[in-house]
Amino acid sequence: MELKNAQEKFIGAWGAFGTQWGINRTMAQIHALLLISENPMSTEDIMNNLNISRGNVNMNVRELITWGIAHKILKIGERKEFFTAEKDIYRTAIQILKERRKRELGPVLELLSELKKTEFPKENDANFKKVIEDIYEFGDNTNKMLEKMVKADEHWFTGSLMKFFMKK
Amino acid sequence: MELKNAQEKFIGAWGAFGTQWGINRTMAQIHALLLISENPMSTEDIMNNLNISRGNVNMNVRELITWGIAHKILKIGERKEFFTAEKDIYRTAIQILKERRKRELGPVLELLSELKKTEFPKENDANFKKVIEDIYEFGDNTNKMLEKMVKADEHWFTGSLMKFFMKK
DNA sequence: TTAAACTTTCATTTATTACTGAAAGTTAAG
DNA sequence: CTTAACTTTCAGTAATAAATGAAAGTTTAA
Repeated sequence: MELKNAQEKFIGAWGAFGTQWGINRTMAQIHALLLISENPMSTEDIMNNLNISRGNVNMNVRELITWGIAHKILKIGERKEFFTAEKDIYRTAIQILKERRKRELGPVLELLSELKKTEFPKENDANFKKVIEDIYEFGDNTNKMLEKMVKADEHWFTGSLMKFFMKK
Repeated sequence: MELKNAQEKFIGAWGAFGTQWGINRTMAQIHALLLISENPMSTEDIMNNLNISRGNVNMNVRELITWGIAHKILKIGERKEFFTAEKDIYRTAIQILKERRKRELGPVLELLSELKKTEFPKENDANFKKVIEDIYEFGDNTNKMLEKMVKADEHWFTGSLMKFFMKK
């Protein structure tokens, strides 16, 4: 297998995996492409490489930047913008955790704490209350855990956490 | 807010959150409904409650069962099948981790180890190789970590892991 | 058996999400 | 300024994913 084949395989597979999570195929493919590219790429480079439209590249690159896993690079003497992916995989993972925590866990906890506050004086709501409280507690713990992870340094993951899991 | 409103709010929100992850709205709603229901529900109960078709209920309940977070209940003297959700939220979470590890992380590691093996004798592939190796290493660590989590007992999450995160 | 009670399947339809490409917007060099 | 080089937006279209419902399949009671 040539390098080019291997690269295409990686990009294709990354896109397919992305789909399985809530991430769109193209966004994942652009991410893969930027990861394995030696140099920052322009919108046109990406368009040509993945055979997709300008608008599509623009939207998805913007989204990758919002997620904090790709960056805009300005070269002196060039008007064009170039893009690059965060190459440190741990940072990338932490960044994704961070965003998902904010976007997904946050709203869930908000909803649950609102529902938790509600009183249902005359009704038999034992199970409902318990479910809400249990999920809230779990979410709250997860949230705290993620907060710690996100605040820790980049090599912490393989360091302390892995050691913790290796015990016994 | 009445109990019924609160319950509907919970079901609706759970469905919306599900969408954000790769889970379909209805599957998440059925899960929510089974979670807060005092008793096991039949296909018809679910159809009426969520206003969805028989086929839809059947497919999604089957999927929930495959994920190991809902169960089929047979009542003696009844031909109908009833369904219930795993009520222990920790077990539910562990179960989801377990499945995602198997379904998603597994294939990624397989691909990466295949790409890692490949040799590119005459080409400049330093970056590509490094990216693949880094992601593989990360995935492998994550995999091992999840394996430990999944094998641990159900109260471990709030126990040891939370204590670990509370240190310092 | 057979018939009623129930579950499953799947071709078709509907809803959702993603992509295109041209037009509008922006920036900077001449 | 004015124009060329570039970026962004977004209405329309295409692709994908999910839902319906009727028919086929299965089970059990009589």
